[in-house]
Amino acid sequence: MDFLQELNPPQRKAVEHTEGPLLILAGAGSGKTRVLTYRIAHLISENIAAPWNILAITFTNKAAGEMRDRIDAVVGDRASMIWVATFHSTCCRILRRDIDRIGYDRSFTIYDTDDCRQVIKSILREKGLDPKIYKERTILSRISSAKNEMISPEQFRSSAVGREEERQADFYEAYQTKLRSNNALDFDDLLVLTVELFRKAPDVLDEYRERFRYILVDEYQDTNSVQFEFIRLLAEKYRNLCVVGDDDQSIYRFRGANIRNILSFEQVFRGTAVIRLEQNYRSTPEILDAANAVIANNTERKAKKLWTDQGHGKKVRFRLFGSGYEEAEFAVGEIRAAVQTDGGKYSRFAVLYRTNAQSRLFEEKCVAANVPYKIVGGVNFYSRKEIKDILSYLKTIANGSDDLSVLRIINVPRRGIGAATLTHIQEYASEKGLSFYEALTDAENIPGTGRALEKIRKFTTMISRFRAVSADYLSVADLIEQILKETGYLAELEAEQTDEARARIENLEEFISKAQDYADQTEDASLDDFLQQVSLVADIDSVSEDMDSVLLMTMHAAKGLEFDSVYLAGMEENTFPSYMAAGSGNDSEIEEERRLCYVGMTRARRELTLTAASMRTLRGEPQFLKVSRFIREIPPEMLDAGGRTERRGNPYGQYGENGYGGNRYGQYGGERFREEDPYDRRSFGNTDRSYAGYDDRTYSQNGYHDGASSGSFARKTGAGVLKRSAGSTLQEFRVVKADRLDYGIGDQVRHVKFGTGTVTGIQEGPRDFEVTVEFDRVGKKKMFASFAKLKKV
DNA sequence: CGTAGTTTTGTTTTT
DNA sequence: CAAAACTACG
Repeated sequence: MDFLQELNPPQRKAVEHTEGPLLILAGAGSGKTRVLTYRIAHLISENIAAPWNILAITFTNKAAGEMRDRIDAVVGDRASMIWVATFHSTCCRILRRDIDRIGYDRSFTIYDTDDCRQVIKSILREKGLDPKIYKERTILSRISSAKNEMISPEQFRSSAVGREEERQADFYEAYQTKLRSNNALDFDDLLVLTVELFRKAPDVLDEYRERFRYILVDEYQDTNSVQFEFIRLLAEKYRNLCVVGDDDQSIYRFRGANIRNILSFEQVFRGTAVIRLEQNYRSTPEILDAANAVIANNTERKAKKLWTDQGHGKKVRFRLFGSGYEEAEFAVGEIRAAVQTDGGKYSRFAVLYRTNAQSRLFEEKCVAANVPYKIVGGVNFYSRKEIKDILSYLKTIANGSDDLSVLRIINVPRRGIGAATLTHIQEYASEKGLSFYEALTDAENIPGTGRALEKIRKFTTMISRFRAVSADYLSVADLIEQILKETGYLAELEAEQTDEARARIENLEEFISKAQDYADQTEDASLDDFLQQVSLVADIDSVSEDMDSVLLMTMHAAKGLEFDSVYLAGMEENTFPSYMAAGSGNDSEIEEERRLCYVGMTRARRELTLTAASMRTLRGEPQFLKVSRFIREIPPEMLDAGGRTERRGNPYGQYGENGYGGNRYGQYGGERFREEDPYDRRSFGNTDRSYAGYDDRTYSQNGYHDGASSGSFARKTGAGVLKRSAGSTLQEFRVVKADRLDYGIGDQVRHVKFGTGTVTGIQEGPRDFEVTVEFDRVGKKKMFASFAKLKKV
């Protein structure tokens, strides 16, 4: 084949080795996408495999689309028959067809992180636990890591040791039960349940094994254990599995990526051929050398030697600024000047940073300088409030068991259905084992919903009308429009007349047009399918080549992309490596940050500029930062540090005795603060919040691991801690106070949810009796008597 | 029951 | 400096 001529020997070998397991270790910029596409093209054009026998897993939908286009260019429109998708959308498609085999309904909903947080919150509320102590984020991340390791709630329970883990097991169980009763799946479930389906329904598995005889996995270093199991199950029979990865670019371990998947690949798939791609076609030797110098500091890696035969280019630059503001001004200013003088495109440039929060300054500067830009990431389009509201309507229409969505919209726009009514309905629902929506349709039987009844009626009739029309003839776009109109959602926004409301309306219009696009591009478009697509898109997916703007994004989001000129911003300790990693004292966390740095640097083709700020405003307070250790890991002779010298005896000393050339780096360094009285900063110590310990002596003597900086983000607990609300707001609305209670201290009582317990205290409040009960199952709880409806036993 | 105004608290990274 | 949570009032 012609295209084989375009490959170097190992690349060519990788393309032609079609039978049996193959592990390709592909360094950054070594042409792995080219290898993957040519490999698929080869399979098809040599009639080794039919297009529908090929499954290619990519990391993002965007990568999938690009790969399809490139294959298309080589083999023509047969490419459309190839299944190219992400792990998540692949699993979703499989589950849509057969999830009923493991007891779920095929019209399941997918919950995003936000939805999952709500679920945890409601569990905390039900268990009467203080959300201040039990953080949703931590609970969720534990659940997620369990799922990534395919540990079921039962397994988790049986291996739980100690109170803490027992409690975590409670959360996991309750969470999973709740998702299931809402007929909802979280992101991890998509993988976990597919594996479960494959295990429990061998016929289904076999069908897919027969279908996908040739499997390819890109970005293999970022797969986790469930993903590996999924692939293993599918590939076991024909063993034509080709994975491509680079251990140096593994940056998703925080989300369960398991590096052992690379290291043990050869054991699991015996007879694996290993091919290394070490020639880099992307970057200049200057960029490559600097990146290699940084990554060489990692100990956990397979040694490799990336090389290039490209001609020399410019040195990698480092610039230090007094503030993030100046840093942004510099980068944006340079980009603008370059485009104006050389007439290039803005899309040649990218600004990469560690956290999304850093985008703001660059955005401001771009606006000010009239530089077109696009921010990737941050708040996903589909997680904006107005979009989520409408999505919740759609989800309610598609899946009546999704309580979360119903709860979100039942009073949006305001229908005068209040918290008290909702609590009644929820109690009724859980008593009768109904979904929330089912309970709504049964509202006349629920005590205490008197005035709200009519409003609830109106709501349910509206939803069932939507259901009827959506089942009938209405496209998703039309359905959205009808929802906006009939609910009065649009009218409410229009009445607001604020910029914010106008922006929301614009977003909704964009949403409609996205729904329209979807209908145009999809053959058998349906509401279910639309919702699934929408919940699995990443922001990067919407970035296209043809827009001429500077891209602003995190280094994570930049994975797999390349640009002529890259600015890596925020090269400071505690920014990058992040405060979390730097403060953990954990080498492997630092190594992950270093790999991220390597990924960032190797995105650049011709020019790479590293920038840092010595001061940044974090959560409204100034923080003084040292230059990142990653800068130090680049030998000085490889760096263009700006040339100009700074005045000696820098009063801030952060760079001083590090051998760092506080005097060499940065033309702006410290400028901004020289006018201020350095002692001013002491006053920060007097505020209630503690302040990133600024103490130049400590810094310069102890280097990076000093206690002052690692403890610096801890907040002083002030008087606020003492304020604790007695119960949730829901309960406080209750005004009906019983005149006497038919139980007293020491009595055994029963509660609908908490079971039986002993009354340990009763306190008469202005509105109601506050009863303290020691429950057998859930421990001590305080509650209002009229609300709790305790029964003496 | 709804809302405006006040206080508290939070930071990685993402499918 | 925001967003979220809480409080107080109409």
